[in-house]
Amino acid sequence: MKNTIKETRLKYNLTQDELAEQLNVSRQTIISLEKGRYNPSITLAFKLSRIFKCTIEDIFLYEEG
Amino acid sequence: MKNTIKETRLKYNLTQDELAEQLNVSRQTIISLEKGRYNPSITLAFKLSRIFKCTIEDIFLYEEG
DNA sequence: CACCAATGTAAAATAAGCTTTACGTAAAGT
DNA sequence: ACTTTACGTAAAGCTTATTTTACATTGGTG
Repeated sequence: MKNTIKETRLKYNLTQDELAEQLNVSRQTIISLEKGRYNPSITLAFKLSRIFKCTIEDIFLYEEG
Repeated sequence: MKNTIKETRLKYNLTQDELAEQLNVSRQTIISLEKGRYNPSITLAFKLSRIFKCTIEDIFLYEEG
């Protein structure tokens, strides 16, 4: 699943460390998410949507298959 | 996190088995989700939103804390 | 060049989502 | 009574998300 985490994070001028801290996850988690290595829990997705002031659907692009 | 899976499933006249099949998960997963025993992956949340023709935010109510 | 901040990689460990199997219960139909 | 359908529980096991630690790389700045 594609996501816009990196772009949006940069729009907010946040480092990976800062975003990780706001989400209460490790920096590794941010890196792995930005790199698309895995998909987050819905809880993490919601936290991201709060910080980025948008919907989950704005951040994550789901394509079935 | 609260969700409206059970209510929405019933609105669509689906059994737990049928919903599980459409989502490609086990019936146990549906039961556990409806009972709020755990939160789904974002992938499963997206699949649900497709089947229920609504947004993830319509199905799941996230309250921070 | 040396230094520091930000990003990246890799591997091992833990937590959480999800499956599988097996059994229990209650309602509805025959 | 017996069967079927739908829902529920419990436990063991597998898979994937997330953490932790440690080290490498790149770019800017003194």
